[in-house]
Amino acid sequence: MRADAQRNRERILQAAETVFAERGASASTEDVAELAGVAIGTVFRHFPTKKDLLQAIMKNLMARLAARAAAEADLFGFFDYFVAEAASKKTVVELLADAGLAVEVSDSVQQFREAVSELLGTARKSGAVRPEIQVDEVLALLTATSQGALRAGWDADLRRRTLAIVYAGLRPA
Amino acid sequence: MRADAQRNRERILQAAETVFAERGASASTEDVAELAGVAIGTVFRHFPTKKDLLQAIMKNLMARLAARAAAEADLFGFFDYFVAEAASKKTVVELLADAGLAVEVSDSVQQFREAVSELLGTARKSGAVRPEIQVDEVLALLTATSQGALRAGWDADLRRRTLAIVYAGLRPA
Amino acid sequence: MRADAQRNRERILQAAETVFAERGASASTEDVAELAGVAIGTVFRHFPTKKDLLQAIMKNLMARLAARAAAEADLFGFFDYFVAEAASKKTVVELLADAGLAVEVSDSVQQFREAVSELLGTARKSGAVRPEIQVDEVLALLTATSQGALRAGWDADLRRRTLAIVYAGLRPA
Amino acid sequence: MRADAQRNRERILQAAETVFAERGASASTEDVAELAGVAIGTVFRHFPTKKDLLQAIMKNLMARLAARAAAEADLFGFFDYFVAEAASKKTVVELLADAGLAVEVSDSVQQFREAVSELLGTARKSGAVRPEIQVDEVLALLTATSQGALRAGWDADLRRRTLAIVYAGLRPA
DNA sequence: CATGAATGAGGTTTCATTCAT
DNA sequence: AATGAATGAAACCTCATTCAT
Repeated sequence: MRADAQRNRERILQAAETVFAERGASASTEDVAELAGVAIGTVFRHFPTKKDLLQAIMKNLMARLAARAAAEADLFGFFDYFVAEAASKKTVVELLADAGLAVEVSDSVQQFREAVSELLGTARKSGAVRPEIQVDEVLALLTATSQGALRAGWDADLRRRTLAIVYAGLRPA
Repeated sequence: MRADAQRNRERILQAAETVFAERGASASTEDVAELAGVAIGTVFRHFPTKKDLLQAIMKNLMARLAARAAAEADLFGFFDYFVAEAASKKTVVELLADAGLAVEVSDSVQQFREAVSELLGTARKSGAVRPEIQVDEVLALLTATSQGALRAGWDADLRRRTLAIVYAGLRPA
Repeated sequence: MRADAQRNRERILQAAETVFAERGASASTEDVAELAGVAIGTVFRHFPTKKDLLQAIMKNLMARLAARAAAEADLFGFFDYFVAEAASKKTVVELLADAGLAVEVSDSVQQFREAVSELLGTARKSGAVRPEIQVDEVLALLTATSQGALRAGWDADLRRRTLAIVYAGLRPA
Repeated sequence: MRADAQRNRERILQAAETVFAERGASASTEDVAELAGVAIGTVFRHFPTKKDLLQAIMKNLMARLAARAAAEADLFGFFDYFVAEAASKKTVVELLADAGLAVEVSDSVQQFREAVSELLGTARKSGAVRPEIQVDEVLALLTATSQGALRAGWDADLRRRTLAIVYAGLRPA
C-alpha cells in the first residue's frame, strides 16, 4: 500500500471513530468522508461496505483497550477507566456488544479478553476478587455497565455508586 | 374511539413491539403495518410520527413492567424476570435507556420507578439489601444488565452467574 | 334535502372559503371539515370531490360579487373594492383565474360578467371610460390587478398608485 | 464542478422549468428527474430541497429577464415581451409573485428591478411615460398583467387590448 | 489511487377518497 | 345522513454503493 493510501486509511478510521462516537452507528458514511477530508469513494475503496468500516473501528478499539488492560495493574482501576470511557463513546459500546459484528473481529476480542483475564488472575491472587469468578462474568459486567453508563447517561456520581455495588459483588464476603 | 379502531390500535402496538423487538428501532413502519395487517396510513393515523409509535410502545411496556414489579414480592426475583425478558426484546432496552424518548413518557417511567422503589424498601427491611443502596443504583443496574443481556447475547447460565455477582454486591457483607 | 343537511352544506362552504382563503387551494379537506364541525365523510357526501367543493365556493363568490357589482353605481368604485378584497383572499383569485374550474361555473361567471358590463355601460355613458373599451379588457384588468395585489402583497399605497394608472388608461385622453 | 455534473445541473434546471411551467409548482420532483433523464437522487444532490430547485429556476429566470430588459430600448416593447412570455410559463409568474421564495433570490430580483428602472428612465425622458410614475408601479403592473395573461389564458388579441389600456395609463394625458 | 457525481431502493409522511359502523 | 377509521398512491428526501472521470 502506498504511503498516502495508508495515511488516508488512518484518517478515515480516526474520523469514523469520532463521527460514530458522536452520532451513533447510523451516522452517514458521507459525514465520515468529510471529516476525514477525503472523497466518499476513498472511504469505500478502503472499506468496501459500511460494516467493514465499523468492524475496523471495533478492531482498533479492542486493540487499544487490550493494550490499556495489559498496562494496567488493577482490575477495578481498569473497570473504572473503561466505563468512564464508554460514557463518552456511543459506538464503542454499541459495537462491543453487537454480536453480528463481533464474529469477524474475534482476534482482537480474544486479545482483549486475555488482557482482562490477566487482570482478573492478579486480582484473584491478591484476594480482591472471589476465586470462583470467571472472565466471562467480568466481561459481561463490563459490557453491561458500559452500556448503562452510555445509554442512560449516568452522571459521575451515579456511576461511582453503581460500580461500587458491582465491586462489592466481586469481592470476597 | 370506535371498537374497530381500538382493535387496530392494539394490533399495531402489538405488531410494533414484535417488529422493533426483533430488528431494533430502525425497522420500518411499513413492516409494522404489514404485520398488523393494516395499511400504512392506518399506522400513521394512530401514531402521527414514528416517534409517537415508539413512545407508545415504551409507555405500554413501562406499565406492564410496573404492574409486574408491583405484583412481585422479591426484588431479586423481579430483577431475574426483567433481565430475562430484556434478552428477548431489542427495543425494550433501547428505549428504556434512550433519554430522548423518555422525556415524554415520564409518567409511566415514574410509576415504574416507584414500583421498584417499593420492592427495594421491602428488600432493605428484610435485610436482603444493604440500607444505603438507593433506587437509582438499582435502576442503573437493571438497565445495565438488561442491555448487556440483550446486546451481548448472554446465555441463561452466564446471566445467572453475572446477576449472582450483582446480588452479592447488593447484600450486606 | 333535510334541514340539517342544508345547514351542514352551508357550514362546509363557509369553512371551506375561510380555510382556502387563508392557506390556498392546497389546504386539506380535513381542515375544512374540522372548521365546519363535521366529519370528513360529510364533506364528501355534499361535495363528491375536492374540485366540486372548490367550484361551489367559486360559484358562491361570483354570485356575491355579481350582487355587489349590481348594487354599485361606479365602475372604479367596484374595481377598488374588488382588488382590495382580493388582497385578503387567496383562493378567490386563484379560482377566478383558473380556467380549469371556470368551465363548470359558467352560469355564475356569466352573471358576474353582466353586472360588470352594466357598470361599464354606465361609465362609458358618463364619459368616465373611453367608448371603445369592452368588458373583456375590464375583466382582464380586474383579474390581473387582483392577482397582483394578492400574490405580490401590494400595500394600500402601491395599490392606489397602480390602480390610478389603470384608471387613467381607461379614461378618455 | 465536473463537466458532466454541470451538464446535468443544466438539464435539470431546464427540465424543471418545463415541468413547473406546464403543471405549476406542485408538479413532482420525480417528473423533473424523468424529463431530465437522471435519477431522482441526482436532482436532490444538485438541489437539496424542492424549494432550492424552485429558487434556482427563479434566479435563472430573473437573470434572463434582466438581460433582456437591459438589451431592450423601449419599455413598452419589454412589457409586451414579458407578458407574452408569462402566458406560456406557469411557474415564472407564480414564483415571481411569491414572496416566500423571493427573499433568497433578492440579488437577481434587484438586478431585474434595476434593468426595468433603466428602461423607465429612458421612457420618461423621451416623454413616453409620465414623470411621476415610479418603478414600483411599473413592476406591479408587470406582475399583475403577467399573472392575468397566464392564469386567465388571455389570447393574443385580448392581451394586446388590455396592455393598450395600461400603456395609455402610463402615457402623459 | 482518488474523486465526487449518479444511482435507486427504501423510509417517513400526507391526503383525497371509500366504506363499515 | 353522519361518522370517522381505513386505504394506498404519491410526495419528499436519505444514503449505501457504483462507476465514469
